[in-house]
Amino acid sequence: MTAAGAQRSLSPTSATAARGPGIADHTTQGFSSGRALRPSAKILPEHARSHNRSLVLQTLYRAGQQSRADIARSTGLTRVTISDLVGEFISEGLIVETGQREDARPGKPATLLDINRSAFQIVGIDLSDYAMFRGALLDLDGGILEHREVTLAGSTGADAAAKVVGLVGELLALATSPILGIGVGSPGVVDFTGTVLSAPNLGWTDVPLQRILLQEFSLPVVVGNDANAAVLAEHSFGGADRDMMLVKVGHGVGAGLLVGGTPLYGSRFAAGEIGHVVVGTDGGLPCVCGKNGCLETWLAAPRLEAALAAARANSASTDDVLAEAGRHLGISLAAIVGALNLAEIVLSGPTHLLDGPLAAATIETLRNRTMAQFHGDLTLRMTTLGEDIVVRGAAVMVLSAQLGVS
Amino acid sequence: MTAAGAQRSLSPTSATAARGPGIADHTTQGFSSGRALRPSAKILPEHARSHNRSLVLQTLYRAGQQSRADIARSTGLTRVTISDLVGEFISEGLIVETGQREDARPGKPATLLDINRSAFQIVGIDLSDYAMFRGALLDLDGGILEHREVTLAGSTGADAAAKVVGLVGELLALATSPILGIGVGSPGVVDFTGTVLSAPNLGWTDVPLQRILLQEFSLPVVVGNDANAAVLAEHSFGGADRDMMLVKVGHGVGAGLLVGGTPLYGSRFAAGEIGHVVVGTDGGLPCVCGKNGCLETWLAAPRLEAALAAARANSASTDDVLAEAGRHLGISLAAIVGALNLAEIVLSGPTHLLDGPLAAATIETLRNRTMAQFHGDLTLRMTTLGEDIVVRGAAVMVLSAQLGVS
DNA sequence: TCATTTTGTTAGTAAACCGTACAAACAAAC
DNA sequence: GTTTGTTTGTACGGTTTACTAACAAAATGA
Repeated sequence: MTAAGAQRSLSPTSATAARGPGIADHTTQGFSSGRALRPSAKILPEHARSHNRSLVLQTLYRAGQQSRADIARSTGLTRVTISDLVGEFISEGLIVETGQREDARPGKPATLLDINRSAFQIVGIDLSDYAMFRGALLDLDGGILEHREVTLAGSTGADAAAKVVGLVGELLALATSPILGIGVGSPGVVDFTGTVLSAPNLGWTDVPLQRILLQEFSLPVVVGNDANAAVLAEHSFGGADRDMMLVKVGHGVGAGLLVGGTPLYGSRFAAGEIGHVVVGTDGGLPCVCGKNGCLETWLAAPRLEAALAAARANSASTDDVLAEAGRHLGISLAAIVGALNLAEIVLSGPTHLLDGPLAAATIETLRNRTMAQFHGDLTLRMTTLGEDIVVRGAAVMVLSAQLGVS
Repeated sequence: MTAAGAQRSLSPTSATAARGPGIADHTTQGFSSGRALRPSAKILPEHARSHNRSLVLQTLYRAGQQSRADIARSTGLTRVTISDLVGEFISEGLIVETGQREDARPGKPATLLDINRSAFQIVGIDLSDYAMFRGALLDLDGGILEHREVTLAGSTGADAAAKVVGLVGELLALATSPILGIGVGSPGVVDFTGTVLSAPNLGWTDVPLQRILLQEFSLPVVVGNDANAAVLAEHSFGGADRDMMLVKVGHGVGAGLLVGGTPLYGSRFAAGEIGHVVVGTDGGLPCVCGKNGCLETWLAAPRLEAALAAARANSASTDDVLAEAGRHLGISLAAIVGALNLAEIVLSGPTHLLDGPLAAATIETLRNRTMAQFHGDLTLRMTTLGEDIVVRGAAVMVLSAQLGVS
């Protein structure tokens, strides 16, 4: 495992690794981790340092090429402090000087800095497709360098977990830089420790996937819900707002909620599980869960395809089928949009199903059922990230956990 | 204004007032303020200090009588640091030594500390009733010392704002300790600056109530939404969880959402405005907003009373009317409960309407329409705080903003 | 009486950031 | 060509913060 070796070799030369949550330290929880700090925890000066480290990285990550003085201005920290922090990062290899600024200005020319975007690579895994596991090797920008996948072929339980380990290993072998971490977006309910509490399609109950991967590869691992990963990807790469909802349609229906830039987990880590909430008061088809008229019976891809096939067989309008599905999605979302005062909804899933009459009916239903003035510019659109959304979201989870960047 | 004078006289003798966000400083935003810290902000060591100050207060506020060593153990800070922080608070008058611990243990007997719960008083105002403004003078425990109210008599606009100022002035005159701050729970949409963007019943649009009161009284002021205030009160005094929803039924219907112990504001500060979301797909009565079948048409107190009167006139079952209203509340909440994975819902409003067939129908509908296993112990109950809920919540807003305590 | 435990304080240390000052490098004005 | 002013990045010293180590005070229990 050359990647892991290269990773570990960084630690001794790292200025911060010895004194706290440095980038190579995956046992402690960084201050700026995507997961919320417990309010009952003390804060020491070194936590402030860790936060400000992330702040510098975040600034460079977002705005790109900047000088130390630029960073000082935009963060509010002094040039002295920024120089100190940047010096640390340079010695760690995470920031590089990229030459001098060209434009003609008075004063000493600025030395431009940038995150060394090839310093590390990330492995992102998507377990949400019911027929295969997708994986990718990504750079720090979230760009995909390599794709790999493995067919599930009906595997469940330990077999499925073994296939995850195999896929991760395959991708690690392709790495040409040290690995920042491994991110996994899993269907079902996933807790803070990266244990999959429940994933019916995979036959998983209380599978400690994060711990399994950590023991196998000795690299930082983050395991989260697939829809939460997707919403993070949309936020980081899709230009989405800090408050939004992503509805993910596939074999089932799930959602990820972003509130103030951080995912919402819920009291039992089951936030976003809207697939089995009953829609409306006009009955509906029976669902695998035992109820009638769940959102999944209207919207899940297999159910929609079947309804479309039936319509075609009867020479009925397929657009009407899609619009009816969209209308029921709108009915379900209306209460959520109202309660959370959402301004942006993103759909992820098969474009030929979602992007058209379905989306149009959804937004119309939402406008008719909520107070327009509170949601004046309520938008609903397809994701621009296509099938890579979860894999890239898994990479965002790693970036957030290891560098505090998103 | 003796209260304001007493308040200001504290500042010069305060050890911290001169060096940062002390308790008497209402111009700066405390680190532990109830409102979320922008992630793009730097953190300095003094912010850590401010956070740890709040941590000490929070510990004492919750657990009561404790020694310095007790606080050190429960916060993780050292006894030295706790002694230092406590020393500051004692010199500010906010913490007092209350004698020695009595129980027989080896070692030097502990000196017990407690928050000086009579050191400050709080003014809480509730603008949510459409016929009157309620106000109260409270101690630091949220206990009510004095009640005052003023009838609205149809006042709107500037008249209504003047009545708020008058009510606050009346309560300040009753104060026997320095005033920690003034909290106001207003109906409608309220932004971060305490400006009421929209409150139709009061005829308010963009009324900077927080600024008006600050200029009038020169005391810390927090203005927030009434349902958000209520949910904070339920969290602090009603024993509610850190993740919950409070549905407030009165002249209209609103909700406050608590996520991880902090209120949810939404993209346009209109989170919780569920009164005008259309329920179900079985039509419904026309609403003042122009739509049909809004939640308010089923649940608002005047509408419910009218429906009950009609049922009594027809010798029909009033329980059926209440159950039908509860069923529609359940339909609305189902999607929200599923999306947010809520475990606790609290109702606030007229007990004779809500507590009975209505609540029973709501919880039954919720159980039938959501995935039970995600919400195994989903509870729905009435608030225990009665009509004082908003006034006490307004006090919590002040405690949170000024002391970081909740 | 003496060892042990617990509390709270004193003294010294390390980390983190700030303000001031300064040299280097450049543009623009004279 | 020189001077002036601007901007950048660094060096130094100082303040704030919380920590460790050590200790006196005050109790219990053998």
